[in-house]
Amino acid sequence: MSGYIAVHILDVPYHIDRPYDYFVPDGMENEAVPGAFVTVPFGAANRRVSALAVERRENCDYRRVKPVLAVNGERFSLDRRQLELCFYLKRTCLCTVGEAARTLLPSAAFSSLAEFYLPGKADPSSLSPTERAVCDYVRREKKVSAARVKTDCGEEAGEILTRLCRSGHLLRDFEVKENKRDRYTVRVFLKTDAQTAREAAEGKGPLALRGKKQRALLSAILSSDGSEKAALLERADCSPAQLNALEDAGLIRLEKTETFRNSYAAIKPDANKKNILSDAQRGVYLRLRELFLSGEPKAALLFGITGSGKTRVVKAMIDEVTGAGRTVILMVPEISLTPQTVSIFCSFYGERVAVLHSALSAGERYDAYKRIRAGTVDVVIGTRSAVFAPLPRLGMIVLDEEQEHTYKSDTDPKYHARDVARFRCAKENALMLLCSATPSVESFSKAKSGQYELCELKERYGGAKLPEVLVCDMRRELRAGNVSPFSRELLARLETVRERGEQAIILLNRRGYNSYESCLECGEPVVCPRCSVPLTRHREKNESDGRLLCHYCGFTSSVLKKCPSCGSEKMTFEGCGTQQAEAELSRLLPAIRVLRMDADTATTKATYDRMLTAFRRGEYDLLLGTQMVAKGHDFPMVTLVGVLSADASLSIGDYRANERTFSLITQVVGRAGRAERGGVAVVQTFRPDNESLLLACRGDYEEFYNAEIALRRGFIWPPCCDIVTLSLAAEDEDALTRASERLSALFSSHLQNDFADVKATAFGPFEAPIYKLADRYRMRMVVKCRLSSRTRLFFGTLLEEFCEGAGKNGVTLSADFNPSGI
DNA sequence: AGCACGCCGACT
DNA sequence: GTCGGCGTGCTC
Repeated sequence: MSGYIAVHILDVPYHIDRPYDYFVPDGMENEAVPGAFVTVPFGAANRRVSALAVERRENCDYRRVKPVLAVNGERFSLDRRQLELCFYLKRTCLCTVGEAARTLLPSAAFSSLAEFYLPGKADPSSLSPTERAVCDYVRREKKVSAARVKTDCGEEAGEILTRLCRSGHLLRDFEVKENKRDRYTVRVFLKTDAQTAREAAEGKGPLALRGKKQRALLSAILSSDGSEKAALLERADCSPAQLNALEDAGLIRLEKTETFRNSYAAIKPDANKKNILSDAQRGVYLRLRELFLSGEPKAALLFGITGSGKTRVVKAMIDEVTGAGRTVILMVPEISLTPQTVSIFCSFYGERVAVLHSALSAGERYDAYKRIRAGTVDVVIGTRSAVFAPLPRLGMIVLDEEQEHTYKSDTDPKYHARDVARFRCAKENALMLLCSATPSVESFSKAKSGQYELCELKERYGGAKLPEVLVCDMRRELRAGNVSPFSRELLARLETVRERGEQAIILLNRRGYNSYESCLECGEPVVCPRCSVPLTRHREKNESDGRLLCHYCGFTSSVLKKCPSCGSEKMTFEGCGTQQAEAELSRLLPAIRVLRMDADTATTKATYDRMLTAFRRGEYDLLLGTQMVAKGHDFPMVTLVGVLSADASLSIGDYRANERTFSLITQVVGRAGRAERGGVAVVQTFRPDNESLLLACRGDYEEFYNAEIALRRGFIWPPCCDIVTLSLAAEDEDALTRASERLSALFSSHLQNDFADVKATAFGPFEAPIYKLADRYRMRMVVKCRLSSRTRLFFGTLLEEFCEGAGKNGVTLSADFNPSGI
């Protein structure tokens, strides 16, 4: 019995994203089912497009109904729960079903696959001569791509291959073609001994090179074995062809950098490690266990100060859940910043863990996805998108450092991992566990009101002490004539730490040398020509002037000698970044060994790991860097923590500024308390009376929360309301202005007519804080309201109508519910 | 978004 | 008389 199926077309704008019914031809009933990806004819020209089948239909009134053309069966499909998740994302993020589907699946599922054939087991004696020929060909080749069979055996081989696969003479399989966007870092190593290579570079010996460029290239490799291919070629001004020539000559070998997954697979499970809980930890564990065993959807907030042993409780819970035959997703804000958490769990669970990480190649990600779905994995560790891991029998989702803004996606669909986790847990009767030493105000208020079970760990584990915190008024330093970024207090203590052979960490949340270059005559800063932001000056130790760099789009230029707006030659540099702090230190305390860690020096996970290891081994006295120095590493020798300009993050004009500052300061100050001998933190600020700063220094979260929630109530900010931003962007400034007027008009007309019941306060449209970004101008509206199905419908309708009425003027509109920065 | 249909100007 | 400009409207 034939029927119909409703599909959502992938890659369509929001207002086209609705179900379209198609006829299911005979023989396709078993494949064209909800969750399958299909190819259908669409539009007047019947162009073939991909679509996601979503629902069976018994009959169809539409007269011009078209047939499903094909089902993309071999590769991937969504199960019922994943389909539900897609519609959940469409409802709550106003994305299309297609965008949601692409988020749930590894990108490789959509990128082209290479089809290939392997010999099968069936006996070939009964085959026709043409079939026999193709079959024997594959047997000879062992593994051969579909494209090659066709060139070698003729176009008609396609049908024969299909027949041979059905009869079991051949096996068909697919391999992910590595996406061109995914780059491997290839490293170049010497293959011979240094002596032979040196001779070859000089044109002597058995492997003597004749090419001048090749010889220069080999010398470059000699002086830096194992360097990165692209950098090497640029340094030696050579082409890949010349490198290949060296490889062919057997002088060097190329090595793809060790993948992330492999580096964790190397960690073996350690059954001997005992997870012994203190009384407090055990109490919390027992309560969480009870929640899990209830068999109902539950949510809990594990609020425990730094060093209270949250990880042990989480570990005990993972054992509990996996022991009950259920599975766990453990989310971390950013894998590279939490190597310790990741390796702890990898060492406990070994092969039963899958780590999902942004540095995985398309193929690795696809493999991990298949492993997870096949049920061979109990625990998935990963960042934001791991919340979609297709684990069967999901029992718990943990969000470590739940307040981190990386859990909110800033590209469509703009979901929050916490919301998705709550949805999945509700569907699967699982436990959502949020962990933090400094919870978000939103989550803590939910815990206080009983929506989340609040579990507290108040003691530091193992008797470690909180560091003593000194707040240093930098205005007084200025008055005393100290213009360096370091207070006298901090300098003196650094000196002492070095003399005692201890270590220090300094946080400066700004990379580069100077924050900006500006003109002394007219005061204008030098801004990026593609973005409306000042350019940051970067200057490494060996450079004299350095360069200007845009931190938003990557634009770079040399330092300007002349003001672009008034022509004056009196240019000056302002604002201190990590590079300048490093330079100042080597001037003020030449004996101190400084390791600088920021986005410019820790470019890969490998360099990042190498730096932390070197610091832990005591090769440096001081770790200086951006917020990456603040995250959960244990350094027993660190007795001093310094924060230069603790107030920098207070003035970012976001209602979450206090919360972020509190969290960052608390984290970095906590780094000093791990040592047995106790520690000191020096917090430098120009605003020594700022309350959240002082509370962070005292480590008093409850007091901070009380003050902050009062502020949010007073000004009506989340959690007392929800924030929606409607962002418009366009290359053409005039088109953008017209579009923002149209949006504003649409908005108010709806609120006065069909959505008169919706209560919303709108601000704008006005220019976005970064008005121009990568050559696109941006405007936006900020709306305060209460999110509900009704308000979501209102914004959905608005988006739909705006898309429909928009011409081809290149203006885009996107809605963001509770964005991470406003 | 993409594509077709459709109704007006400058060409073989 | 026809080729082609991009305005308008639809997509099962």
